[in-house]
Amino acid sequence: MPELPEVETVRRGLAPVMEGQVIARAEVNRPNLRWPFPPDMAARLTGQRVERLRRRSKYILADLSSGESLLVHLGMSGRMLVSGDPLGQFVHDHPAPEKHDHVVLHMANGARVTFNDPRRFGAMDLLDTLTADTHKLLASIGPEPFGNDFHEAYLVAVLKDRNLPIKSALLDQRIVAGLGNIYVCETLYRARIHPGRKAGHVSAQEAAGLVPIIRDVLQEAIAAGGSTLRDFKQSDGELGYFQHSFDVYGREAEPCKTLGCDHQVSRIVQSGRSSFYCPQCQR
DNA sequence: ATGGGGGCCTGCCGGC
DNA sequence: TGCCGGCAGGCCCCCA
Repeated sequence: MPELPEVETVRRGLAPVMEGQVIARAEVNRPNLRWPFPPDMAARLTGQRVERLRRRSKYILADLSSGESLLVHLGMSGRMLVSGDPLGQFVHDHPAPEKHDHVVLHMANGARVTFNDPRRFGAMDLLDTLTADTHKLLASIGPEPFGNDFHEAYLVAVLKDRNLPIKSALLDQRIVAGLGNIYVCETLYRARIHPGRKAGHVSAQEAAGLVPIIRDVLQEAIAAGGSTLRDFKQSDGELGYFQHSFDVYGREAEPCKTLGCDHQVSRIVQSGRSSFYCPQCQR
């Protein structure tokens, strides 16, 4: 569920609590998430100052004073909870520990950052900051949608002659970073492209048009996350999900939102995942 | 090289 | 009320 906008929202929420702060203690409550934690993870986190929080695709990277970076992926159900902030930046106090609180970072400023992930599709690892891009999980990820390497000519070229559905192509992190099922559905709706169409049958004009649409869809979702961050100070401190209204995702059998269209949103399953689209507007 | 599918994992929800 | 099947899906990995 956490796609690029949700991960970016988490990063922005954590930054004021963590950046420039020392991890006084790392509480690691289990040996693994999706994969085993790196050796001595707690010890390698303890005493390190978080120099910077970054995002690459759906990963958060915390660059540490040691020269290592903590890599975090929220998986499907990963959440970050901020509590116990002594500076009064966030009003919520320590909540009771919850089931699936797998890792808790106790910051020297008194804040706690809790990683909670019921389904444990998430991941954490430590890597050398300078060679982060070569880490196995990052090495083959494609261009950032807001970066200079993601542009019309690139997307036209990379979709050309491909035989897989455009839905699958946009979900492929090697083609573009950060999109998941929700935002691919929303993107294709705006582009008026049927999710089942072969990528190679998307015209150059349509492929070029996908670039600004992808950016708009993600940017609007990040903006919605930003409004959540304002509420966050008065709420429960949970980062990772926020209310956002979608045009097609999750709206099977509801009316298409396109002005003048009287069709209903359809749902099909593509490689095990739901695609929502308007059969009238998207061809 | 490419495309497709399995499997991981738990919470939730509808049906009986 | 309780059980149970189905569903949610990011992403590695394996297979053809």
